[in-house]
Amino acid sequence: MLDYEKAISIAEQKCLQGGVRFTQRRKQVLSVLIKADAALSAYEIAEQCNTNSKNKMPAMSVYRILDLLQEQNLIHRLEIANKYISCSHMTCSHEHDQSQFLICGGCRHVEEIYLSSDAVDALQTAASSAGFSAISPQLEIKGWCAQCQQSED
Amino acid sequence: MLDYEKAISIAEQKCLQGGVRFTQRRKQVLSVLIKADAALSAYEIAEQCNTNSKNKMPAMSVYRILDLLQEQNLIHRLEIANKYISCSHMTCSHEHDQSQFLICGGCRHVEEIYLSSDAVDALQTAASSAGFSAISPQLEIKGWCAQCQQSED
DNA sequence: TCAGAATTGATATATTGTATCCTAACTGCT
DNA sequence: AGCAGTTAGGATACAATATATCAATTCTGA
Repeated sequence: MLDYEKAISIAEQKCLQGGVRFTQRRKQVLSVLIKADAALSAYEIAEQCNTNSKNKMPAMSVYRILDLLQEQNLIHRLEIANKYISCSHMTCSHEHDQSQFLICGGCRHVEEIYLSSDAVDALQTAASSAGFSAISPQLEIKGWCAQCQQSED
Repeated sequence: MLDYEKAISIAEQKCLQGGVRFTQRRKQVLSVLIKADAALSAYEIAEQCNTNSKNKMPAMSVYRILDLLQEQNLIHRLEIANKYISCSHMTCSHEHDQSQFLICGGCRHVEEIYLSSDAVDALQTAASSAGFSAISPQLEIKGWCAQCQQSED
């Protein structure tokens, strides 16, 4: 899991750089995602916010805030899982335009991985020969984690 | 696009082999998908069915039928796009356990492609080093088709 | 301090998907 | 043919996910 304090401080900086405010509401949503250390749906996030605080967090606000956090590259949206996850590279210094996710079909656990450039190249080649001039750097791959694989046997 | 008659006849055989019936309802749903030659949502399929026929097709039935057609390997479910598409290899004789899809983020056009075994191997390797013992053979990749890429400029 | 922009609240509604229970249709058997 | 059991479909309700819209509030810079 990310160092919480560090992550929040970096998020604040990134928002500043991006010209948006790092409000309490936004901090609250991001906090939930960082502490969860897992992929959560928008409504799960809202629920979390509402158990930890008296201030009601409507789902509508969660969606708006998630959009914004995504624009600031602080979180990722997983389209296969319909969930959101804090960027595990948020506190790293290096750039990370490419994000690949393994999503377990059993427990829905999400792992953010690195792909070799060879693999990415192979995908790009296959895509361009099908007339796609660009593929999204974010790749979502469904599979089975070791644990779920075991219990399936 | 698939040869419609051939596809329907093969679908009938596959259902027979699978021990399920190829009813009018199921034929109707599959027909829409084959003729559309594109990825459609369950509700879009229901709508199509209802414009072409007097018999009302409820969304609930569409979902049930889509599940069944998928089990018989006649269609694919695209989780990123929340849509369904007829299997473009339905009328081929060869096996096709591996299906990869390029999904255009602009026009939502879907292209079913082949990945080199090298690329698949690279993905498997990356997955297993992250503790995933198996990844789904179906890979969904978001990108931009040549046309949408152009109009974005 | 004031105007304009950014943010949030509030409410309604669209879209997608599942649960459940009941009826209809088909199949295999006698 | 008639019956029992299974499969398929109808009907309804509802859960989960997501967007649209407009008003109120808060912040920022001149």
